[in-house]
Amino acid sequence: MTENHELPKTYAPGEFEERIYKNWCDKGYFTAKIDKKKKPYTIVIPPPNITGQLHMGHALDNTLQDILIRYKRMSGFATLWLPGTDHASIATEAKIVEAMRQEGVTKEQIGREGFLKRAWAWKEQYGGRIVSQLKRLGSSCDWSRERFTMDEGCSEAVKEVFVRLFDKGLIYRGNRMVNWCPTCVTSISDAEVEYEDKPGNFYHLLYPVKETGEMLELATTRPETMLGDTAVAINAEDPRYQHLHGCHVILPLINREIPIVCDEHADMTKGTGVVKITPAHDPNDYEVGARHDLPLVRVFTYDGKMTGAADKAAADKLRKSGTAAVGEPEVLDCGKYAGLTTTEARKVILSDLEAAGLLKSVEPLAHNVGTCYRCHQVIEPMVSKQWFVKMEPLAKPAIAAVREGRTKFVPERFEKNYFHWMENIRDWCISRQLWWGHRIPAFYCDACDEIAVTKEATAKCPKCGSEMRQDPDTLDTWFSSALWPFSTLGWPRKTEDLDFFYPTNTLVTGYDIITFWVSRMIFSGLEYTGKEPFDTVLIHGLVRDAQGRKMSKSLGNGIDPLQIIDQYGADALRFALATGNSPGNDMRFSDEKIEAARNFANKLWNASRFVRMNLTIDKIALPKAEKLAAEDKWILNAYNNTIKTVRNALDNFELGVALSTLYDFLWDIFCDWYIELCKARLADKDTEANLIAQNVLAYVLVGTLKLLHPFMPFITEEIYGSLPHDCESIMIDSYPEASTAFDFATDAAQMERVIAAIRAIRQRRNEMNVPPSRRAKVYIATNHLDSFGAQTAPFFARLASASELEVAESFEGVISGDTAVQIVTDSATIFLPLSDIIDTEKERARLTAEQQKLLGEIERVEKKLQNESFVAKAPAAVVDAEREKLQKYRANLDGVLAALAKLG
RNA sequence: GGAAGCAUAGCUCAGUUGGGAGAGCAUCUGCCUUACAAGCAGAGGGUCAUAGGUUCGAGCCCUAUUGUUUCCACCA
Repeated sequence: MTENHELPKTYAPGEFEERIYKNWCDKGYFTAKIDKKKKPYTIVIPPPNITGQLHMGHALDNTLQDILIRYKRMSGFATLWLPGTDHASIATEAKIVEAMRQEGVTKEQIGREGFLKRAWAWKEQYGGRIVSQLKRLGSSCDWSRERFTMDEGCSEAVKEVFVRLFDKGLIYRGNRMVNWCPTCVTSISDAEVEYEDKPGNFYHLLYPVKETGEMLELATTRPETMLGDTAVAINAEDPRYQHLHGCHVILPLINREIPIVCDEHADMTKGTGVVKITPAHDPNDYEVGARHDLPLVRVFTYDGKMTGAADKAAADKLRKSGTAAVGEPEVLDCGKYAGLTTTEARKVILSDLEAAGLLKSVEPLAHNVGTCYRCHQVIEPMVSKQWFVKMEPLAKPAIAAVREGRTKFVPERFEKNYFHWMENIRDWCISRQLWWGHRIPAFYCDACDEIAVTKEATAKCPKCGSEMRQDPDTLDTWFSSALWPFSTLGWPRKTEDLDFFYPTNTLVTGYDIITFWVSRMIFSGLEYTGKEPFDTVLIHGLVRDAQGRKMSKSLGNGIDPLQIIDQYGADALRFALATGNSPGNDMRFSDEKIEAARNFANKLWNASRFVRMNLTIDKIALPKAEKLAAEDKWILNAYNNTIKTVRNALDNFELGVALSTLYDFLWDIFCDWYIELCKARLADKDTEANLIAQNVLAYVLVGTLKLLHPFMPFITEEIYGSLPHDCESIMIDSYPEASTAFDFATDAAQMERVIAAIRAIRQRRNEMNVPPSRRAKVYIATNHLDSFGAQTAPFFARLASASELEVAESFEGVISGDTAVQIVTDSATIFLPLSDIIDTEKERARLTAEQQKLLGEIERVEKKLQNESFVAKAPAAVVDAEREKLQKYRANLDGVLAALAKLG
């Protein structure tokens, strides 16, 4: 045991949090140790982006993880909480490009190498920021094992996976319709598209039919794509257009002749039933194009402008280049429109159409458009050559893993999300036209068109031996995140860590990235390691502001967790985040909540100071049961129940329930009752009773600190160090376990009677506005004489303003109704001789009200008991309980009636 | 279009095997009772969204409805 230190008078978390965290690190408590005698318990952190600053979402996520890992660590598991950061390719690249733009530099100017140099410098500068912020929260991560998605090991895993999937035929390259962000100048996956309602227009255009000369009316929201139209579609069943089957229209402005095709995509009920087909710029049209073998005509550049002569020339060259040309769209030289942005082009094209009398009408139409999840600009569907992962074979076992319960979601309802996504999965576009990320390990031979996929840094063509050119693109960020639970433990190498700590146990994350991340880890773990990467996915909600709005930069309503820590302490922040909310539900963060949390910490602080200042012992030794007072047995019994409830809640991931149980126990039971009940013994120095009280107080307090430690690590450590303790740190002490030795139900019941009597007296005195300073004699008539022995007199003196206590089975003939107030509890009748300050009318009214209440209760219970089916079908214990209630109510009623009679 | 969550005290929310509803804050009353006014002792305040159903018994299970939020898909 180390020397106990004093506690300062006020709770000031800023004084000790940093010192304590440093000590934990120095002692190596966070460092995971492989110990075959223990069961492993592993959590991998959802790696925050290196660009990120700690926000409330991180604070919540990491608080929950820290609670779990500390609980398991104290419960004897070999725990590993593995931290790290994510390179976040698109987000980071966007930030760097933006910073460069302010300097007036472009990516092209500094080149790939120059750019990557900057990016790594950025990583060095900001990657550590979020880590130091996580430390302030108290996160007990094993920093010696910290990883980064682009470090050597993770990169090795990425290459390994790419090669394996390619060899298995599960990765392929091809021209497909993808979501293209012209601002980020890259493809993005379906999951990265966010749909937003935006106002727009429905433009009704007229296309002349070549064969009949009539004008065919059709409607579009995107007139600028018309230059890329390669057909118009009608429904074969549509009676309006039977005569047009096999005809053609002349595409206005550029006078291209395109066919009228019949396709189910044309919906007779929408608009005029005619739809223009732009296979290169619309996912549905792409499908139609494939069905009718229509040419693909691209009219947009990859940075969102209309194509021109140079674009056409480049494409023509590519289209003649053998295998690489498969599926490659034609490119149109848009002539006078070339070089305009798509928005500008829309205006010009519309006015040209209008001038030609081909714009029939415009109607406003709100529609949902896809936007980029990073830059929130409108995404452009484009046909482009990309790498894809074939998902169906990977999804199947991942669905089964959850279906068969090998991986569980908490709460379970999120499994539906998961299944829905997995069962409707589409191939995953994994290539990104970015520089910051894992470069695709594919190589092309310019001489003979051969493709090679290898983990090596360079490649020679296996066919012709020429030097090959590596694919310039990088992989989707989530491709490396998907491997996180095992790449961080050393996979594909067979390491001791991987062997011992994998599969991991609990994955804690928000519901917003179940599809992005969780589902991909599950199929990846199964495919590459043959195991589910974790057994439980604990899902939490979003932290919203006090008005329930999402915290966002644009709204400026974000609350900075670091500022909260500075002001209230990390423990208060953790408490506020962990309490009063159930898994998967969003929560609001407000001043009231954080203040309540801080007040609780303060309460604990002061209670501990009180215990500390009354302690003369330097080692806690719990006295034998026969030495314990009734109140000691009562608190130990309650403490024991608390342990059971808390452990059970933690085991079921009900962290909020566990914490509020501790809150109630500490504040309402330990502070408001037990400490008060101990004060008499504590005042009586140098007695055996005093020593017993000290020991029980300290025992229960230290045990409660341990129970609370996973939630509030700093304050519990600080107080622990000031009290007699067994370990050099509370975080390596063991988590309390319930014991049958503390089952003192009978004694606890006795104490409850005393407490009920004290409460009743206080209530009456309060109602009558009698100040505590005015003391009064207390007479208790009861047949539970054991409960109200002489040792309880100080309780009534201190807590019920009693000047004196007299207990007997009856005071019949001793006290009369006109000299005393009569209070009836379940186990006693209490008289307070306060007739001189009592308003008789008020008292009569109160007793009458109570009489009514009891009559109502009696009627209810009698009715229930007269119900034959209740008596017959309800469990005997329930029926008995009702009978007992009835008896109790009747006895209470007798007492009330007697009191009324005495009032006269 | 498909799916899910939420609806409980004035406010924010708990309430997990169905057995007469709780907390924090706010309100009101009285207290500097020697750890704590970031506190103590009390009080008031709820047809548990609506309508049915199952059950001896429903905040909890089932059905429908209303309001609200979110996710997925689609929207020429």
